[in-house]
Amino acid sequence: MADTARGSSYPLIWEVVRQIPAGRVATYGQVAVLAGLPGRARQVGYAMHALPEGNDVPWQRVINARGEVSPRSQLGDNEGAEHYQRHLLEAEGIAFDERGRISLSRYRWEPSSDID
DNA sequence: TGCTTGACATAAT
DNA sequence: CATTATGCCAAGC
Repeated sequence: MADTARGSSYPLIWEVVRQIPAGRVATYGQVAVLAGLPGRARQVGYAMHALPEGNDVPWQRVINARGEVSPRSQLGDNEGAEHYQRHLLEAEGIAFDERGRISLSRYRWEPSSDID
């Protein structure tokens, strides 16, 4: 579609995240570009915040450029969420280091290399 | 309608 | 690779 996808790009972002294969992770910037929103990584984060519960979007596979799971800012339930994401990612086959970080150089998803 | 905050990225140090 | 500073855009108030 040639439309600029403006208005609500959330469905588009969710669609991109949904295409992330298991055992692989993508950064917000990566998803942003794939969703057609170059430089709008923050909007991707907002889309995750607006995610419905009955969705098929593995948002836990979406991490920041540091290789860490989204700490959800300074919220109080961040610890539980981080541990939960870590558990899910480990189940996918992702390896975490002692600092709870992922080796992006190893698990970064390449859409051109794996079309699922 | 205008300012502040924000599931971030990139460049520089 | 970690931390600090700056920028982008949208949602919330």
